[in-house]
Amino acid sequence: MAAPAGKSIREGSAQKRSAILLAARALFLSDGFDRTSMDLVAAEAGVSKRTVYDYYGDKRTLLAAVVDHTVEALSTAVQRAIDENLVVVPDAAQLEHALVSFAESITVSAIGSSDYAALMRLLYTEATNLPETRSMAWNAEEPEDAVATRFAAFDRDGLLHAPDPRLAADHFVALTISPLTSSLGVVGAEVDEHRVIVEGVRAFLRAYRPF
Amino acid sequence: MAAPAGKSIREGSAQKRSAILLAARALFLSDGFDRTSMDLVAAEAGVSKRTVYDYYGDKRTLLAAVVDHTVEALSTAVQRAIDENLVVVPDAAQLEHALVSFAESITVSAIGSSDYAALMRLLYTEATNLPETRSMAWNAEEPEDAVATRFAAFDRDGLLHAPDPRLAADHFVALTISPLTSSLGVVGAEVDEHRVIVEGVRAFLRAYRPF
DNA sequence: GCTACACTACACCGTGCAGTGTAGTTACGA
DNA sequence: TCGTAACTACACTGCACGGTGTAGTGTAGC
Repeated sequence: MAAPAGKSIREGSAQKRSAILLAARALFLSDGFDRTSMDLVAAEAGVSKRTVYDYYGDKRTLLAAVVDHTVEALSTAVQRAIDENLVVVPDAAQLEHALVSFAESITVSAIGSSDYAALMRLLYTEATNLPETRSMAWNAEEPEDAVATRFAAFDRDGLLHAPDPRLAADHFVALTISPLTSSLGVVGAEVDEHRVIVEGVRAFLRAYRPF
Repeated sequence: MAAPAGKSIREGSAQKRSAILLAARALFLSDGFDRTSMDLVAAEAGVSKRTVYDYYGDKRTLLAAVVDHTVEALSTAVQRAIDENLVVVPDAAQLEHALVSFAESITVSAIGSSDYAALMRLLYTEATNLPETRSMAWNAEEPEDAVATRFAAFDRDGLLHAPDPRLAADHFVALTISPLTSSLGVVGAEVDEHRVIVEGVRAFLRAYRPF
């Protein structure tokens, strides 16, 4: 499509790899692993089924690749949301607003259409289909640790009373993000995302405000 | 086995129905819907496959029955936990202990071996396999409403400051029960359930304690 | 033009599984 | 003792799907 301007070596290869991964991701997350056929993945990726098998050896390996990719995307999205919303902390008065922006940034951009929840389901349900190392290695630890690190800084600055930053991060996620990711995906849920986040942040601040 | 002492009419029938339901429940929750074969359900229930199909028409109907049964069991267990731990509220000093007992009662007895989490996964993942009415009708609303009703009473008694009892109930569940149900099921998770609940209750009380 | 390579199209195999049909066995009530 | 209903054992169908093998096509470098 676009003029390569560089070496065209292996470019088509990378494109196809990505197309397959994206198609598999969308299908696995929406329909589930078992109900997604490799024929459909190939068709959705605009690629022959044989190519799918040439790139990724079998279905389980493809799943592992999808999981890795999604976890990584989530992790970087969370980190960016932290950088954009929580690094410059003006004063206690604006902490609530900053936290709301942070939570909303994650729920809308990173998680998008409740990908996070779908991924969780996928991981727990399909845990037996993944090489053991992978299913325990990640466990969403990284994003929460990043939040915890930030909260530790808030504690030092007197904006938060969080002697156990990791626990505070867990509670923050539980109050703001988890309710959204778990309720979505069900028909007719129709929750007010903004209200959930605002009320979650307020409850969090009542519990973790210093003094 | 035991002497009937009454009419033996239809007893075998009810026994078999139950055996099938239990076997299906265990298998669906542990292995997932798609990966559970009807032959295995029949074998596990000690019943011929034909009988399974005579009792429940097809696999989806069996799933619906399992969901109904589990939701109902959960609902009654929550109600009983409320009755046993939260009806007699001595004073504010013992509220923390009462709430901890309540949360632990749910996580250990009702939810048992993280059945709740597995059910959730099952519901979200297999939502397309259920008649639409069922997947929206329940949505764990009933148990949370029961908790909300109790919290409203606490608010009237001055034990809690919960102007929106339902929101408080959501936050309570998010802080104490949800973390456990979602982290379990993964290998090597090994969380300290008691600590999670105690810390969750404390954070909740910091956020909802009056004055 | 030739070779090498990436890819497609397509046929194909084996298997597991939902669901059915049925003959035979057991138990029980009249 | 007979009839009936519940249940089992088992064979069987149809199908979807994971995975493979291969012949053929387009493309790029030499």
